[in-house]
Amino acid sequence: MQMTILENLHESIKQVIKNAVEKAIANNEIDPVSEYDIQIETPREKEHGDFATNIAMMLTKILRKPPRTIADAILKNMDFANTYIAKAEVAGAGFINFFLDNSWLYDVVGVIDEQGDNYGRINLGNGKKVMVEFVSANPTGPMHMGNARGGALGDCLASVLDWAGYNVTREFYVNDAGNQIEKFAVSLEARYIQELKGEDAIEFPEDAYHGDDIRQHAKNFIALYGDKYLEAEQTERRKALVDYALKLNIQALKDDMDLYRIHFDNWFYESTLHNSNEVMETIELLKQSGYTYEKEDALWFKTTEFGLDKDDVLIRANKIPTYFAADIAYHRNKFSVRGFDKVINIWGADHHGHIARMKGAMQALGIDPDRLDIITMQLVRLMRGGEIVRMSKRTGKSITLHDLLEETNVDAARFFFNLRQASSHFDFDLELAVEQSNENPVFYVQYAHARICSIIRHLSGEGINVKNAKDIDLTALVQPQELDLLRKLTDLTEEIKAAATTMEPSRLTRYLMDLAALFHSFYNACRVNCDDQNLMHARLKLICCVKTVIANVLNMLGVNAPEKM
RNA sequence: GCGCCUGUAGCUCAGUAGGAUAGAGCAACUGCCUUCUAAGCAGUGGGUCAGGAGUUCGAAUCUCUUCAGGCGCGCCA
Repeated sequence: MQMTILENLHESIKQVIKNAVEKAIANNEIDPVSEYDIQIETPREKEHGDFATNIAMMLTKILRKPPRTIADAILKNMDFANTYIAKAEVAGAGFINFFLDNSWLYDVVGVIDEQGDNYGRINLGNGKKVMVEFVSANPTGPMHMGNARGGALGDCLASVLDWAGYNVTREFYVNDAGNQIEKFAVSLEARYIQELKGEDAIEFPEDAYHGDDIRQHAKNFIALYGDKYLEAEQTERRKALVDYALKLNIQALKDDMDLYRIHFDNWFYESTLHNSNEVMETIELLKQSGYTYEKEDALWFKTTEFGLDKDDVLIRANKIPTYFAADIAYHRNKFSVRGFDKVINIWGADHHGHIARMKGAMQALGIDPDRLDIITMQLVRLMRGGEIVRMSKRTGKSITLHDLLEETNVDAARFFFNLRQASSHFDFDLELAVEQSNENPVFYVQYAHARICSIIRHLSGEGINVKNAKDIDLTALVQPQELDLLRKLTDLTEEIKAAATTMEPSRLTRYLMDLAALFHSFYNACRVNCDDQNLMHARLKLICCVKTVIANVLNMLGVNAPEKM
């Protein structure tokens, strides 16, 4: 894939600097330096030019001269021939600021014209196989607000990586085995018996699932099968109940994800790891690695070898493998069986304690732990009109993802959950979300898109259509609002690169809000439908480019780009 | 007790592989619709970057420390 406009520009400026440094050395104006890194940055203040370098400050330690002296010497030897650089000057502590001819900004229009729906794609990932595993909610009940945040985050991160040139797989891990399924069975059974024989017939275990959904499953089960399992063997009864309810719960997870516009490439069932014997195989490999030992009838993993406080059990004294053991097998499967180059997990912050031991387990298996990235997302604190709403599954009174999707709209929820970084604690106020007021910036961005569509419709009605970039004199665009927009459009590729590198899709919502703000300013300052035909076509093209970019990024976020509002 | 995350404007948050005068939205106040969508724009006020010390040309950003909040330290998942 070709270099982006900014990459090209940075390279050409670096070349100018490099040539100038070499010339300054040749002229004995500075002492020889062999290795140095040239950084190009964008100054915050416009008076400081379009780009700047801190090369003089970087060299000040090596050369033992004041930065401004070095900067002067470098500047004196600069040659701007065949570049966009109009002038450069030394400023501040020793920055060299570059002021460019505006013409470099027009290039982006041609690029967007050519790439259209794909403008913004870069080849950072080089087709590497990467998995993003997210949500992975327990199938024992409905999803909560944490899953809502994780879903929006994971899905958008996957999109960002896709746009950055990775080969991305979205996966949902279904914990359809193990202890919580046992607990699920016990819960269902107790409700089943209570429904048939009264509340006092059996005591409902304190640590079972108290949610109303369990009771509902029992009722529906009875409607289908009556009391025929009342006298059956306990194992048979529990199996029938779990088979029935689990299937429905998993389908509900799929339906809700569908509503939320999240489409997983794969739903991976924990049970397959047990059935295929991969769990035991993995444990065998860990034994061979020497990182295990037996104590009190259980098999332990030497987590302490990896700097942690205590070791962890892999196989309990009752010979049943732990969740940890299954999880290790799962991750081994991702890397060794399915060959992912890189795996990203999105976990709630309450699981952060497991990161080190999982990485340790990977190392024990000979898998480079750096190939596993775990994003810990701070949990969502649910508020309603400023009051905290508890979200425990046990009380059964939590607000579910499904409730959220019924109360608010998907665009708002997905955008809202990507406003903040994963590391930030997040208060989600239901009243605000439901209001869909201007508190939610998604409308601001969508409004910009709709406004552009409206202008295009108007002009189209007058028989004026968008021309190809090559047929337009873009130099008509000289207003600061126009130039700011062009610059922002050019920035998209860098923004995607940064979002992919830092694994923070929240950069995109911020980028969109900035872009929308620039457009709204432009809208108030410049009229597209003006008398100057040349200017009109240039502006029309400009807003079409803005529309394309807004739509592309909204598409990455899984948010609609409405033509009318 | 140990570990992880967080602390920036009244509120919600950006900015952290060190860079120039710390930004945005909301809230408050003042203006802007007989022409392309006012869910908009322009402007004003608002700061001990939690406190302290250190590293250096330069610290919101790095180190140490104190304080405050969240989370975790099961043969649970």
